[in-house]
Amino acid sequence: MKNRLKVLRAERDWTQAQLADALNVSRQTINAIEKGKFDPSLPLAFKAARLFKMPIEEIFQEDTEEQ
Amino acid sequence: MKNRLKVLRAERDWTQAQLADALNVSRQTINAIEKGKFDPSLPLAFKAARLFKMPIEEIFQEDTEEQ
DNA sequence: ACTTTATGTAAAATACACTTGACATTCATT
DNA sequence: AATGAATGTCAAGTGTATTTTACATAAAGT
Repeated sequence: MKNRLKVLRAERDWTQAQLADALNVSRQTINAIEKGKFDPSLPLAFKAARLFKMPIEEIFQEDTEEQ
Repeated sequence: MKNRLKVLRAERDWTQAQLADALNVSRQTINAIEKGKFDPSLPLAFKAARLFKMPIEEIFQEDTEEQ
């Protein structure tokens, strides 16, 4: 799973901590998701979509090799 | 989190077992998700979106009381 | 050089997504 | 009424998302 969180943050000049706050998760969670350590839960993906006012698919994308 | 899996299945005349097969999860997982026992993972939501050829948001919806 | 702020990372604990196996219930068909 | 297929559910186990705490590194400003 790829994601555009880092870019979306940069466009808004937000830190990982600020995004974490806005999504009610820890900074480490944002960092881990950005670094591809794990995928967010579906509820968290929905929160991000609401925050950025865009579809989940514009924030998170399956990488092609995933079945 | 609400979802339209049961309806989407019905439109296609699929059983829970058939949907589970198509998504590579157990029948119990489909049943639990349909009954609202838990939310699917984001990768599973993506698989469902691919299968039904529609955005994640047309299959799964946040219920309004969630923060 | 020093300080501050942002980011990367690790370990241990908790919560939850998902599996397998099993059984009970419902419903349609015979 | 009996059978079979679909659905509901439970318990125990595994894997992973997320938290907290803590420390290390990087970058930027003073």
